[in-house]
Amino acid sequence: MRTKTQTTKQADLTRDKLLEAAFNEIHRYGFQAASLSSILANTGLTKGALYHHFPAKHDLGLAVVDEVIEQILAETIFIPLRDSPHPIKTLQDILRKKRGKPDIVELGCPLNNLMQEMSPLDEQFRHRLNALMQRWQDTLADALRRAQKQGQVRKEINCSMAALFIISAWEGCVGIAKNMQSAKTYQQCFDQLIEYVSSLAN
Amino acid sequence: MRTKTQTTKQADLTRDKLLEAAFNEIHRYGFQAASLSSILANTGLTKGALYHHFPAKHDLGLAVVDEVIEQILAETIFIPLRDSPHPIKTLQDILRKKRGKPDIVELGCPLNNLMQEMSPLDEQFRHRLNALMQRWQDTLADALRRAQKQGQVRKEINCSMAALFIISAWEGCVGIAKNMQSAKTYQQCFDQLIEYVSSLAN
DNA sequence: ACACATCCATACCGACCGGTATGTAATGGC
DNA sequence: GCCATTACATACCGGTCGGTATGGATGTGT
Repeated sequence: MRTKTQTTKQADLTRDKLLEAAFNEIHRYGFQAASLSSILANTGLTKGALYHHFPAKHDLGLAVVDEVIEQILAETIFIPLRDSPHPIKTLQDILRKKRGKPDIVELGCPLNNLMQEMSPLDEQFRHRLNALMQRWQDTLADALRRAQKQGQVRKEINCSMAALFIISAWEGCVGIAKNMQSAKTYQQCFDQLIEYVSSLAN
Repeated sequence: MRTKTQTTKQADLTRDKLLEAAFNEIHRYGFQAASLSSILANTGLTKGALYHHFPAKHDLGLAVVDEVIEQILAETIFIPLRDSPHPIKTLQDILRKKRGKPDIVELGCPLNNLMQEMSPLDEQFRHRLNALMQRWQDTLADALRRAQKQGQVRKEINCSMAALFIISAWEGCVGIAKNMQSAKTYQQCFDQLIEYVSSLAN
């Protein structure tokens, strides 16, 4: 998605339509199995439009990562965590909010899906996905450290390692629940994660 | 893999070769992107052999789950956990053993890879993969309960929920490390998991 | 030793894939 | 109002995919 403040020309709108449709297709079928024809059918556009905005399918996929997925993470996780004066509470709020939206169970986490599929196969995908993961971990670790200074997290906790584990368990929960296609499992697993976060305080 | 005790005829050997090559191909590229031509090239066999033993690619994939992946899990996890008189120690041994083999970082967990890719798309895959996951959770939960009776696990712990979370975090760790392509991250994350397991005792 | 099922190789097929070449309509600067 | 550039549509291409039809080699029971 482009920056929404600038004057949205028609061309940018079509580009956004392509990105959104590509995101949905990739989210469901993965990047490799994503069909350009299906994406175009869902947008009402044609190959002329697609290859005008993107030189190849590969670049379309990278753009989905850089723009669509990045924005989702920034909005729901990065920004709230970074701006919060009460990091632990904010983290728990985020987790509870995610817990309350089990619609993610059907198709899983878009970021994790792409990581699992593409990281061993494509350097450029891996690089971009890894950068997002690193941002996630750094943001979360920093939030934990701030909470630590406030006395909300035990001093012996290694915040970087804890952040890494939280994200891993997070993605793990979503993945397992997605396999089971069970919102109940999703919430049970997420409750354990929330409990783990609480155990960091003590 | 067939039961190895029975007289391995030539036909069974070719079937096993197909299964092994299919397993490797699927492990690297996923099921959908797995190329039958590549599999056959790696075995030196032809389509005649493949479609004699398996009616379709779909069935080949299911056989990989039912036979190859099932056996890996049974050997390294299910059987050791089930037969152990000291479940917690055995679990920690298993985790440490997995920690010591970071080669899984390159391609990730075959079971989890397939779950993430196929569970939303194919009922039969999902059903089989889910059954393996359920066996895993049940086996682990039962081990934790036995440890609980021995006083090795706190009584207020819900063993089913703990098992679910351990497996989720487990798969999560492998997945994150696979994206980072970092054995160090893998081991750091796994250390956190091992620590969590220890925290169940206390 | 003969009949027959098993086992596997070869050749081939239609479908769909990502990608391209080319034409045309809309847009924006002057 | 003219023109060049942008923004798309249409038609088409080679390649790879999973799958099939057929024939020959290899056991296997009797």
